[in-house]
Formats: sequence, structure tokens, C-alpha cells
Amino acid sequence: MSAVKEEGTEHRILEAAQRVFTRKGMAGARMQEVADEAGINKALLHYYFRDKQRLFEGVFKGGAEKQFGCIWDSLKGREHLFEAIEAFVAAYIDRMVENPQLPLFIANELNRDPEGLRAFIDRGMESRQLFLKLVADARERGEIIDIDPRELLVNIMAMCAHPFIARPMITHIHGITDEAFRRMIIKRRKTVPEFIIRSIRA
Amino acid sequence: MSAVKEEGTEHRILEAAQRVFTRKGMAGARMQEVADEAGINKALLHYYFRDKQRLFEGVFKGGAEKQFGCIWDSLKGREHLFEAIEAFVAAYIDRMVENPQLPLFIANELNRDPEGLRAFIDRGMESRQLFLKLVADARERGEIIDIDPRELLVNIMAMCAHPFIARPMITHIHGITDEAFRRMIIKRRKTVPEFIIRSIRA
DNA sequence: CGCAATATCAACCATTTGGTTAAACCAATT
DNA sequence: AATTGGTTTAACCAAATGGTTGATATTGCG
Repeated sequence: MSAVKEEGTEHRILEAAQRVFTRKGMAGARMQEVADEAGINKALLHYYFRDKQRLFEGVFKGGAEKQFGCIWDSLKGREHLFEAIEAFVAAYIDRMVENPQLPLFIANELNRDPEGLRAFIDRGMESRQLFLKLVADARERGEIIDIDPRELLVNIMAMCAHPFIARPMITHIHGITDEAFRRMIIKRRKTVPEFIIRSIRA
Repeated sequence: MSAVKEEGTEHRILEAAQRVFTRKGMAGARMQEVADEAGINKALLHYYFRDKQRLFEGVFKGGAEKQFGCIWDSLKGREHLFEAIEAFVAAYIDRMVENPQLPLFIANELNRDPEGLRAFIDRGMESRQLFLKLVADARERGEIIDIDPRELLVNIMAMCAHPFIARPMITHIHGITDEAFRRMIIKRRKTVPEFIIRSIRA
């Protein structure tokens, strides 16, 4: 039994599929390419995941949903808004560094089929409530200015996700290498929370 | 001659193609669907635009490139950073309101083929230089804190573009209607510059 | 071992899809 | 009216693609 097989075919398929799907999107991904990347036969793909749609869902559940759940969870147990923002941004960026293609992939598939992926979004609902409460508390204590908390959340997520979505544009327009881009991202774990907090502090 | 024909077949094809391409992406778009949407035969598509790639380029040049050029141009002639930021954000959001699917489409195609679309990005280079200069000037006058201007530009673009890219996620997680989303966007023409300027003002 | 269940594969099939062809249409010109 | 040029169409084609089948390994177990 080869070392490759030991890893478990199903898991290997999911990893390959995630790479291909995030690279090419649902429409652009080819079953043959997934099979090749997993080092197996195309028929075996349909043996484990009946069709493309189910394979896609498998990838989405195992990858995207878990990653984003992780990000939302970083808010849990926080008692102060600023601390929560720092944790959220750090978690967001760390997850994106692990899988830089993810945000664009998710944005795409959410646009393609907004209804079908409700469950994915719902996982963040709980943490969203907590975030709103932290904002309200901070506002009451006079620590921050009056700001629409929903807009604040949009801004935070925008600054975390967008560099990964617009990466080719950013690297090219600023004439920086991939390595410099990586350094910029790492720096943003600190600068983004600073940027946000400076903007809302009373 | 019917009123429809009067508009010019080529132009009508481009409009239809832009709708289909931005809705489905390059890989997901079907030539037949473009033909249907333009109310013409599929063969006629190939008569005007030899193949899918050329049709895509036609759409990109006529749509995306023009739109983004417009945004960059809003910086021209500005003398003060804050004023420039206000103009840039307003132009960015206005263009996106006109064509909400555009940022996701561009992000996708730029990722798919970073090399092939250099010309598109290059159009912004001139304005980018101006932006850097405005930041340096403001810094010298002590009006703003010390901040990496490239990161600032990333943040600005992130806050402008991301709501359109993550729209399904935002509307669902905040439980708002399309109309409420539209209002939020309009409001952001003011709140985003405020947010940014508050954050960088010395 | 022998046998049943699971896993894997090569070859195949039906449909979709980008692209072509040859003929018809139509408006202007001779 | 006949010619000519650009425009439009229906029918067609080859390649790509998602999915199936039936046979062949491989594994676990009595």
C-alpha cells in the first residue's frame, strides 16, 4: 500500500477539488482536472461524490464553511470592542493567508447562488449579535463616536478580505513582488485594527 | 427597419455580452445566452466578434476599462488629499452603482489572467502617482499621521468595492432588503470618506 | 483459503458548447 | 432589373465535458 493511498482517497479528493474549485470557480472547474490533481480516475470521483454539485458542496462545507466559522468564533468571549476588533482582524487575515483564494471563491459562489448557501452565512449570526452588542456597550461608555455598527462591520471585513480579492491589481499597481505583498498582509494584522480604532474612538 | 435594429447590432451585442459575462463570468458565460439576450443568431455573434475571447476583450475594453478609467480620472486636478479622497470615493461608488456586478467580474478575470490585462491596470498609474504626492504633501504639512500611502489606497478601494463584491453576504447577514442596501451604499458616499479621514487626520 | 464488499479503472455515452458553412436577405448602386 | 456588398439565419460539426458501465483489483473476514 503506497504512502499516498494511506492518506485516504476521499480526503485527497477534497483537497484536490478545493484547489481546483478555488482556482477556476464552479463553472471553470473540470472534473477531469480534479481527478488528475488527486491522482485518480474520473470515475472514482463520481464514486465518492455523485456529481459536480455534490463535490462542490463537499468542498464548501469542509473548507469555506469551517474557515469562516473559525473567523466568527474569534469574537466569542470578547468583552471589549477594541479587543474584539483586533482578534477578528487577526483571525480573518490568518485564515486568508492559509487559503488566499478563498474570499474570491466565496464571493463568486455566493453571488451565483445566494439562496443555496444560507447555512454558510447563518453560522456567523450569533457572533454578529455579539459584535453589535459590543459596539452598543462601547458607545454607551462614550468610548466611540456614533457610527452605524453594520457599516463598521462591513468596513472591517472589507479591509480584511479585499487585498486577497484584488491581489493582482494591488501587486501590479504598486509594483510590488509577491513577497512584498505577503509582508504587507502580515503588517496589516496590526495596521488595520489601528486604522479602524483610530477612526471610531471618541 | 425596426427600432431595435436602429440601435446598431454591434452595440447591442456588447451590452448583452456585458450583462451575461458579468453575471456568469468568462467560464460560465454561454455564447448562446449572449445571442439570445441580444436577440440575434449565434452565428452573428461570431460574425461581429470572431470568438469568445475577442468578445470578452470587447466587453472588457468598452465596459470595465472605461469605468475604471473614469474613477481614476476623478483624482486629476485635485490639490488637497481630503478633497481627493472625497472625489475618488464618490466616483468609485457612483460607477459601481451603475454597474454593481463589475468589481467581482474584474476581480475574477484579473485573477484568471493577470498578465493579459496589464493595459487595464496601467491606466490608473498616473493618478496613483498623484495620490502618493497628495499624501506626501499632507504629511509634510502635518495634516495627517504617518501612514503607508499604498496601504491607505488599498483601504480606500476596499471600502468602496467590497460591499458590491460581498453584497449577498451583507444583505443576508444584516437581514436587509435590496432597497436598504441601496440606501446604505448611497450613505457611504459620505460616511466612507469621513471614516478614512478621521483615521488619518493628525 | 474463499467469498463478499469495497475501491479503482478503462472505455464508453449523451449532451453541451464554441465555432463553421452555405445559403438567404436586404439596401444601395448601376 | 441585375449586381454587389454587407448582414442574418438555419443547419451542421468537432471537441470538450459531465456522467455511466461493466469489468478488475484489493481488502477484510468467516
